[in-house]
Amino acid sequence: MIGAECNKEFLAFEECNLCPTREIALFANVKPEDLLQMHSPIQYEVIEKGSKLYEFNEKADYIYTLHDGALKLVQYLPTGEQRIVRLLRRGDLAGIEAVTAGEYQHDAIAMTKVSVCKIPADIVLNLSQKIPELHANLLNKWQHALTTSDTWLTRLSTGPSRYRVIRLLIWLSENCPDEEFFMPGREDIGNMLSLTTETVSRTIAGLRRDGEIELLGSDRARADVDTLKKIVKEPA
Amino acid sequence: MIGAECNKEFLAFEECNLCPTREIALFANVKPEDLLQMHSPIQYEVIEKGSKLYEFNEKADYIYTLHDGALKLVQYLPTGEQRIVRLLRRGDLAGIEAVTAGEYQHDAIAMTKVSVCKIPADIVLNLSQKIPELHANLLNKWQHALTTSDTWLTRLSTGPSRYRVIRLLIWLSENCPDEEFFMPGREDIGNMLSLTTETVSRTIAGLRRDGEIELLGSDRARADVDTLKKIVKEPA
DNA sequence: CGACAACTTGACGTTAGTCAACCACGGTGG
DNA sequence: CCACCGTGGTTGACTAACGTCAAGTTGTCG
Repeated sequence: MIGAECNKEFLAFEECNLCPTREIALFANVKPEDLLQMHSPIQYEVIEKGSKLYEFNEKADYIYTLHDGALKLVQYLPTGEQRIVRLLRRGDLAGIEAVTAGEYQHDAIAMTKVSVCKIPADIVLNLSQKIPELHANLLNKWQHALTTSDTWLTRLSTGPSRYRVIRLLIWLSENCPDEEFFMPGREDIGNMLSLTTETVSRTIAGLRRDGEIELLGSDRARADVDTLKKIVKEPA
Repeated sequence: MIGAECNKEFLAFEECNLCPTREIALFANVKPEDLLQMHSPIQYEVIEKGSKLYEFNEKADYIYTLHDGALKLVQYLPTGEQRIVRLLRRGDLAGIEAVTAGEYQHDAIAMTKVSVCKIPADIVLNLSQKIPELHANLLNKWQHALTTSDTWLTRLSTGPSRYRVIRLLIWLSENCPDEEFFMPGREDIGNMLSLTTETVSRTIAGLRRDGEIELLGSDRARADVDTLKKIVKEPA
């Protein structure tokens, strides 16, 4: 949830100091006085479930920090299939490529109601050359995205369907309290694991029969992560 | 092939000016006078096929620019399988994570004889804060790695084996003249596409029967890329 | 020339994809 | 308030694709 201070359309930069997401986001560790170097407002936006934050090949002028909700980055094959290449959550950056590339590389689609801060890319690029902390943060975010990609390649794209689904559930439940976590629709899960919706549905039904997971509403699930990790032989 | 000027164990920094890989590597666009800011030698190394440049979890002190050859970045699953998450070639950086993380994230294994320049990571980090060109290059390399990861997720990890193999061949033949390109062993191909060696072998045999590709020696192949692209419906 | 590794091929089993029907839920409008 | 519809999820029967196990074959390098 987002603090009330941030809950307006425009923020003066000083208000970033109060942002509850700041500690984990792009401007973490950046000294308040350095934040003042920014002279244009940061825009705060709320995106409804299912709508696009930006599109593939669109001119990339903004970077977004995700405050709340879940966002998928989607790519399409010439054969028509789609693949979800990343899934972003609180504290993650969407559209980092705005700093280096001219166009966005994916469709960014909200999987839930999503709130973001919209930061002009040129500002980030300029400031990152002046503020070492920001420079480091940017590199860290980039590295983090790469690590996640590697994880998806090794853990979510190999092995039998049961393992893939379980590894996704483990990944989804990271940083979630109460063993309870967001679970996307079957089709989206399929597009992350390259499985069909039917296979995903059957696999989840199987896990449910075996008592490994519990469904809560259409969007959420609960599971004992350590048990799941044992199944796929991860160290707890 | 590497120019004779670089063919010694240590290089003074001034000699980087003469490096034939410089234009496409980390120090592209960096002004010669800025290169002089570096005061410790860059080490030039040659790695034999099959040996490791660095290991997973090893302390990450150096970044490597690849001059020649092919290098695979490998990750392992707790179940024992391995997955090749990236394949580096001339101009690519190995071990960029040295700038941000403490340890290397993969095993880096030479698939051919490989030559690299070994650059202390702290130097790169420091200079990247002083030299805007280097800063930009670093971000670009990082972005490039991410884009490649995305490609691998969408193009090399989905669809039937025939499509995956063809998409890999297309990717391998990029930037190669004469429609002739490096083709890794069947097992390595399998570990990039998450297929078994047998399936890869059968698929390649099939492509050969259909006249789509031609094998040259154990390591190389030739193919008409446009024909391949048509099969997987890529725009030429 | 021999030994070993990499590659190939075949027969067979298993898994996931396909096609199709059906169910459950939430929202809409009569 | 309830009938209706649409979407997303489930289930079943069948099929195609890939994995597995087990021989062979080729190639390479000392």
